[in-house]
Amino acid sequence: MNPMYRNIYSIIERIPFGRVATYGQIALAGIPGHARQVGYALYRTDSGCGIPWHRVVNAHGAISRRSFAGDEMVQRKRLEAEGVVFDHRGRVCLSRFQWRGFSEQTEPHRDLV
DNA sequence: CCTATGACTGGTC
DNA sequence: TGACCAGCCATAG
Repeated sequence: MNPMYRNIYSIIERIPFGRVATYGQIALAGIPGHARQVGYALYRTDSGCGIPWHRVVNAHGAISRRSFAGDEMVQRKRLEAEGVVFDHRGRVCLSRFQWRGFSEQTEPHRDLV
């Protein structure tokens, strides 16, 4: 596995249970400007690799389209199992669930719900 | 080496 | 709010 992928995966592994992060956010934390590579790196993984890939969503809070449509449901189910709520349009409420611990010292607590 | 491809993003309209 | 567009750049073939 090449260094860039490992870097991306290590960052994704820092996303805590019940929170999500966007591709661009992950890119900023490791390889600025490479949001697409984050998606590409995840594309090269499999669901059993131990990486919390399901906690990564796009900038709209939605689950991005991918080759096998069924995977989108798998991701949504995994997130819901962690307490993440989707709105009627199938998007995560980023203001509540987005992880911001990459850049901030203080870990924001999940308010209300 | 060159081209196509992508689980993306931010700005514009 | 949503659709469209143009950058983005490492991989794979």
